Amino acid sequence: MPRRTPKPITLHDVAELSGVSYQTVSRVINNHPYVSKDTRHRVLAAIRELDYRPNRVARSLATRRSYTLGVVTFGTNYYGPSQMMANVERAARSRGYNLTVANIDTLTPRAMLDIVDQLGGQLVDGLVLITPVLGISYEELVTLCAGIPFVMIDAQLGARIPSVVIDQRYGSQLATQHLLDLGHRRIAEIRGPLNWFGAIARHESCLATLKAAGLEPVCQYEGNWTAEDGYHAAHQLLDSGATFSALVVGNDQMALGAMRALHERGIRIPDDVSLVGFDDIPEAAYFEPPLTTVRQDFGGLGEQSVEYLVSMIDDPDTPMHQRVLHPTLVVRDSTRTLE
Amino acid sequence: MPRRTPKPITLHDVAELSGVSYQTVSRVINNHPYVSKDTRHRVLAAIRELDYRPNRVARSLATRRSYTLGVVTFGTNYYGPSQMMANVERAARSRGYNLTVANIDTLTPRAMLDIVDQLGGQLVDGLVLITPVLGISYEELVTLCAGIPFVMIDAQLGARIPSVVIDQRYGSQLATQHLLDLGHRRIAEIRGPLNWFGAIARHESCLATLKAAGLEPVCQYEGNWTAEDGYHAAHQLLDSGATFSALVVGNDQMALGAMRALHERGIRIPDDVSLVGFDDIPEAAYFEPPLTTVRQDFGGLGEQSVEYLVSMIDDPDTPMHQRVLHPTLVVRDSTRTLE
DNA sequence: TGTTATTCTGTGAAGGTTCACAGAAATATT
DNA sequence: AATATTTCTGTGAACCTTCACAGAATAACA
Repeated sequence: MPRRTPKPITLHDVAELSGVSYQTVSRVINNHPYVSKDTRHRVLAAIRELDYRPNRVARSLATRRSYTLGVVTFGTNYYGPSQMMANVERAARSRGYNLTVANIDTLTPRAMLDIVDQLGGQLVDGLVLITPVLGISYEELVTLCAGIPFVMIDAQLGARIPSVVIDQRYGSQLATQHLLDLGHRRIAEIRGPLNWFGAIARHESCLATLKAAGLEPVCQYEGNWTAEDGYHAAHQLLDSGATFSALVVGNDQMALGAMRALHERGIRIPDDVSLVGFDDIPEAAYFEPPLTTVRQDFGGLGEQSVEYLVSMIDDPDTPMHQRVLHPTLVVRDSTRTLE
Repeated sequence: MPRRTPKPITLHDVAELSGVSYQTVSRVINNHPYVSKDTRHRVLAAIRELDYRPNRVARSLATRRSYTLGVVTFGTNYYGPSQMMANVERAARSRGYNLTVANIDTLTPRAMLDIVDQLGGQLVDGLVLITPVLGISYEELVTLCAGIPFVMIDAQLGARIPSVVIDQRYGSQLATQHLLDLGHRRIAEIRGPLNWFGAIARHESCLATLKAAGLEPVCQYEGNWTAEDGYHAAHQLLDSGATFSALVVGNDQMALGAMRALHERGIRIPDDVSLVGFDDIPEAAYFEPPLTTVRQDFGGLGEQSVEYLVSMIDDPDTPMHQRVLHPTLVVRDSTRTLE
């Protein structure tokens, strides 16, 4: 039965069929008390008979609540952001919120404004920003969001923005210290693009940890998070003539590429070079060899950010703060004691 | 400036400030002709001054169009579905549509109904279903969607559903035939879960291709798409005592796990065993060795499905059909001639 | 100059729901 | 039995737009 836009059924239709007023039907739908058992049954029967579904748009207009959250992502192709988004969706839905997503290719105020224009206008009750890169200041953000409450995931650690972050400094410190503890002294670094907060944090913390041991990286390369670039990075580092016994890599994909390059050069892991990654993607345990890396709790990130955002929506006086989660080191076979 | 829900600005406010009627303001916003240059300027100035943003919810109510598409996904954690979603988002946005996502954990009619209830009610103009698994029949789907036009991505090949699919049979045939062409005769298979359309197609086509050569798989294993399970699969196959010179694997992640297991057993790739994957994830080129696999055009899938869906929304008489895209074989170093 | 076509602007209604209020019916209290 | 309380139900307005229509102003034409 093609059901050719058959005049949408409204409260009034249900009301008429069940012989009550539209308001009573509304009460039934919203589970208000003060509706007698008898009429409630009649109304429910009518709803079923007509296959009535409340018009959520009209409801939003009346209540000024859309029960929809917006999420703005930058780079859904990366593992981190896409995981965060999946977890935000789960958390939102479990609270009765829908999620509308908008990916952004270049993080400029202009692009952000377009998105907010698109998502604003009562379409979303709040915004989750998964834009872990530099580009827009907090003040700009507040202006851009035009009064829509927002929470940023993976913002700059210490930033005065409503946000939920993973302490990547700590994570990177774990990784670097791990190598130091194994006796490594000549350590090289492949970092992520330094317009990413995470890359900065990991990089600076790596530096700081080395410095505390009186060291500095023997050489560095700035990659773009991909396996492809990690591959080039490692080749480049080796070509530079520097020698190193350990390699700190900004994420697991780049680590994979680097491992491939090292293999090509006949360098054994971990015998000749130890290597740590970052993220603990599910595949990392099956790299050759299994990768020592830093695990991030993306699930927690999603859950916490939605909880925070919803509390801001419910009560605009929710104090601004930054929630910090802590990563853990997962030691596998890509690192070993320097002999 | 905390901007404490400062009474939303409406058409009427703008109208008052610029000394015209609300209707004229509406015309300006919607770029209707027949509004004089002069008043248009006045109105635009007022809009800027008040920082007015049209209420999209009210607009939706009036136009009965939300310009939002819904996407129902099953398993965003998998590479395929998450890629499809990203591409659907891009395609939707480029057409001025927002995208609301709903992930589903168990593909039952019940769960689907909940989602449609959540997304229905004029909230979305159409639905993209990325639910590449068995569970709901076409008839059920039509009923469930309650008149909302929908397109299914990666449905069963040949299914009489509005859909856009990749011909995975063809892809799997390419992979299997490639191994046959290299002289392999003892071929094992690690397939995906057989409640996935793709897994079925790849599996059956693998079988058919072997059969055409007078062969059948020496042994098989049904995995769950993860590297972890691919790892177990390979160990299991080897433990079974069967010998094989080539391995057809249902996706790249499982291939990764399998490669790891083979390495552990001292089996060299491709010297001792050739191996093909499926998907061509970006990392596949950096596996050890780089993986021969089948590339799927997820971008095309997203683009085509949105185009199709939008045309259904604009014209309900759009004929139902299934668009089929074709994958390609990417030969790398994990396969070689049998000596 | 008068008539017709074109451009511009405003009014009333509708879209489907919820909120605020008030009236009616049932129940409890004195 | 009369009153106060609670439970139940209905009416009008509001949420903010767009659509359909019609009236006013301007331009084009004879």
